[in-house]
Amino acid sequence: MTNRGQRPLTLRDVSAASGVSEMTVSRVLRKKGDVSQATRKKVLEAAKELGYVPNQIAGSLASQQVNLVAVVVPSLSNMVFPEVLTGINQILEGTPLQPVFGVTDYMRDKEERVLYEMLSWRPSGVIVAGLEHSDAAVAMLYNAGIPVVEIMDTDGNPIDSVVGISHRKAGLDMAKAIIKQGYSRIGFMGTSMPLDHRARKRFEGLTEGLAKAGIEIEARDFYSGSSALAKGREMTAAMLNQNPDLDFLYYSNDMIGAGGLLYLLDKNIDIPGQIGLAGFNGVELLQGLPRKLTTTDSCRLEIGRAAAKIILERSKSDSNQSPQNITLTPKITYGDTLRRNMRS
Amino acid sequence: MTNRGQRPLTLRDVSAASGVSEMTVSRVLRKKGDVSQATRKKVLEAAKELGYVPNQIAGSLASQQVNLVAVVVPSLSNMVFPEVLTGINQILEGTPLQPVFGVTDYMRDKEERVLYEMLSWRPSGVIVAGLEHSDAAVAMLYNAGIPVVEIMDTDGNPIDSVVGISHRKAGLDMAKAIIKQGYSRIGFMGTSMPLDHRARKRFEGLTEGLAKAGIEIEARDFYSGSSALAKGREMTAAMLNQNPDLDFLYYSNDMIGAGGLLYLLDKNIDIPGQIGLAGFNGVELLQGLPRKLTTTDSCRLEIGRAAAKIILERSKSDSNQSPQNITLTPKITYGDTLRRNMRS
DNA sequence: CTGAAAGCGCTAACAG
DNA sequence: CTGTTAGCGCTTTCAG
Repeated sequence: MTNRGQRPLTLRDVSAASGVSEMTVSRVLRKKGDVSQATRKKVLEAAKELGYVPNQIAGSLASQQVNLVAVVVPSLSNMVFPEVLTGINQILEGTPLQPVFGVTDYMRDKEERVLYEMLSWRPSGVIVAGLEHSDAAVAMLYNAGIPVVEIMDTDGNPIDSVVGISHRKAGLDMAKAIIKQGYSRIGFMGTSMPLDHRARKRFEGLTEGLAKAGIEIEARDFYSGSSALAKGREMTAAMLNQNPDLDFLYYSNDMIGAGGLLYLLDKNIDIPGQIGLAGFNGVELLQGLPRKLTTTDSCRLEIGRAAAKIILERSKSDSNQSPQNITLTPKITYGDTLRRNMRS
Repeated sequence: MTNRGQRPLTLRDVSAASGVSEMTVSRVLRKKGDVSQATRKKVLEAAKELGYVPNQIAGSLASQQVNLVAVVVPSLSNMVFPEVLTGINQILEGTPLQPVFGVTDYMRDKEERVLYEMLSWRPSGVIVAGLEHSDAAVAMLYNAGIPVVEIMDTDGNPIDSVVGISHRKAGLDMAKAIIKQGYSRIGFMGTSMPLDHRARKRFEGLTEGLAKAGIEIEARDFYSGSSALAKGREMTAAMLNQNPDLDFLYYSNDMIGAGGLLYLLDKNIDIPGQIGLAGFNGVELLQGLPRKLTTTDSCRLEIGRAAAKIILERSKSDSNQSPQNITLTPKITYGDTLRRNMRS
């Protein structure tokens, strides 16, 4: 701990301080190859004494191996992606691989830029949210020659591997549940379409499922901006104002669903008798609302874990695993906001 | 877009394809130095045609410049750090600098490991949450010879620059507000102490502030795990059960505060008449609760932005800015859960 | 078990 | 405006 931050230390410094060749120092520090107990000790002591931190830039260039995994997600400000990242971290913890995050703000061109940036570090793998990318981005990912896992969504054509759920089916399943309970005048509230493909697919699934029973969605509203409780309140108030006869509200995320729930409780509206509600994601944070919101678990943690496992497996030199296609099955978590008496 | 992902392309390939020297290709791609319009065009076309992505590993090694900023935070699973990261992103967006995140799970030794990993990439700067680090971590940061910004908290000795708020003062201020409104039987609920220094400092500030008025905290309870509404409910129920005479509850974050609020509303307890409540953070997400929770804004976005600005400024070659010490002043956001009639 | 030589892909520094 | 030369700090490979 002697070096006061001028020129960063190099292997050569450790070599000089320990009287051992650079090569052997390198072997000790990477725990690679056999080194006698005695020299190992000398090296370790010298390195610690000096406060040497290896230069991975140089190491990676020499070894043509970069222990980084690029993780590209649209946002960090809602509850969903942080949990995915947590899953990825859990798996990569203790392995040589290290995740590096990039954020796209749900913008295609920004995604392209971020991917370009990330790929220029020659990571060992890429985990990217969604199946919709610019042509250039798809080409880059193909050409990178590294494992690519697209996550969250399985409704589409993956570049390589994919881990997620079918949002279309999630919408469809919710439609079935709604119909089964005898609701028929449905309103939908969600994020602005062009931004969020997965919300769009759920909406399409819902529409399709209801159509099978001859039901059409009566009202819909979309917002942009952050998903706060207040947003759910406002939107619900507005929608019910215009469509007083609605008997079910499907929200594209739990946060606005919770806002709606609180609003309806304020208004003393009978839930789930007069109006039923459902959200999406299964956000643990919201356990503890006055009523438990019916929702669909989006398997975020598990998706992160599975994606990281694929990259990890494929990054092993001896592995020639083929692309994986993992479709998780989200289950509806029945809360107190959907009638249950008529369930089989 | 012809290369089907075997050997990654190099400058040499672009050079060959365009008939321009590697050096000039490099200049074009980096927009550095003057290149004629004609050759620039040739190079750009060749690069695009091939789908070349530069190798930053090699570039950084050669130029001894790494455009990465290491950002080390304890957690991504609550609302606070994602917002800090958003602020950092906002500032770094469009600059050559790119943030790279690491997560420590509030563990000192993990923080040390993560910092070591990060520093081994020779980033242009480090942003790290908190002022409490292992000795080894502090030494590493000193020796790295790069700008270091410790964020969130200003109660302590910074290594280099610091941006944050005084959590001790936040606790003190809340104590004053509480006293002013005539509350006197105070309960505190928060995260387990050893893990979260900032929550601890708020607690200490509160204790100190109350002590000045001769008031002692009557009840306290700490939890570990994620901050969900349900946790706030449970803890509040338990605390009130044991201490029915409490008239004010201070929570170490808004989430459990909101849980407590919902619980008390369920119980038809008069807020803020019989019991007052306050949380901490100023989480926007929770706008829309039946009552607006009194809280202290922790200036997360602004902290992220300011920290990134410091790194950015210092990374400029011509800048020899000295360490900054930025203490933001958090204001109490008075909601509906603290009596206000007696405010001056 | 240890060392010497060569070079990873790029860019600084210099020449033209 | 363009090209040449010499490394960046490490690891691979091959000899001892």
